[in-house]
Amino acid sequence: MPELPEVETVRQGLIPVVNNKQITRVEKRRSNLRWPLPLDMAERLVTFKIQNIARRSKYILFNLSSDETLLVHLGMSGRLLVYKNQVKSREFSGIFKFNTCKTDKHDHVIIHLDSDIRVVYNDPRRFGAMDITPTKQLNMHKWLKNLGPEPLSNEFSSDYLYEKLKKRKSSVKAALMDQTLVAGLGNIYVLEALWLSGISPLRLSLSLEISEVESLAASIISVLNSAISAGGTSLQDFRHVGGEIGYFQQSLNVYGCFNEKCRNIDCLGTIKRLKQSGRTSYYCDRCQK
DNA sequence: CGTACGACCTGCCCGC
DNA sequence: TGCGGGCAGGTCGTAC
Repeated sequence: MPELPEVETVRQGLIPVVNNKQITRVEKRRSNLRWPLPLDMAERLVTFKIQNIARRSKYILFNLSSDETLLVHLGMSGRLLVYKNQVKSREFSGIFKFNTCKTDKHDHVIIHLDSDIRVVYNDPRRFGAMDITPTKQLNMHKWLKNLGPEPLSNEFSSDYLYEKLKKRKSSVKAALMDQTLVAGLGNIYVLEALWLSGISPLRLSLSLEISEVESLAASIISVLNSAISAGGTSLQDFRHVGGEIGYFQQSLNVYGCFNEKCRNIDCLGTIKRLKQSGRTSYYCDRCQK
């Protein structure tokens, strides 16, 4: 579910609430998510401060005063929600709206901070994951070490993308879904970027002209920045840390738009749907070539 | 090595 | 109303 813009939205929401707070208690309400949680997770978190929250691809990285980093992945249905004790409902604390105090059966990990704040990891499908690693070794962590460049960094360019795509035998859709090629894209934003650049998801990577890859790289950057500005896409599960939805779903042009008229103003096509390597693709077969 | 596919899990929606 | 099937934003292990 959460792709780069949703994870970035969560990170930005967490920063003002939890930065520089001390972890006072950790509740593991089950021993595993997708994989086992660290056995000694509580001991490695309690008493330390959250110094900084970063993001790499779809991972949220809590940098701790112990010189360790807590890595959190939201999987398909994971949320990080912030609660404040003794707040009745919908009260504001500064700029931040806190959730009220109910516990859900899918609240799997609860991190208590000072100032009566709780960060709750909720994940019905449990495809998410957490781990802790020394911050110095963060980039060698198995979840991060093979990731491609961040699409919003200077490492990502049309030249980089062209060099990578021309070596691939798969469709351009499958290539962009590969996190080792570029990190953080998922089904929604790959399809949106392909629509914006007029490229069919069925095109073979190696058939793309440099001019098309220039358009594609620009579309990727543009759609991600727009989605972050809108606070992400909330189809079903995604929520900000205060429970608010994101608004980018209103800006989706092809994802989920099966049988709708193409939104390209010059196009009379209709959005088609098909499966590509197990995932649903949406595209206009008239203006995406 | 690159690529394709099933598995992991729950909830929801649809058709019968 | 209830049940079975199919679907969902991701990633990994396995098989070719």
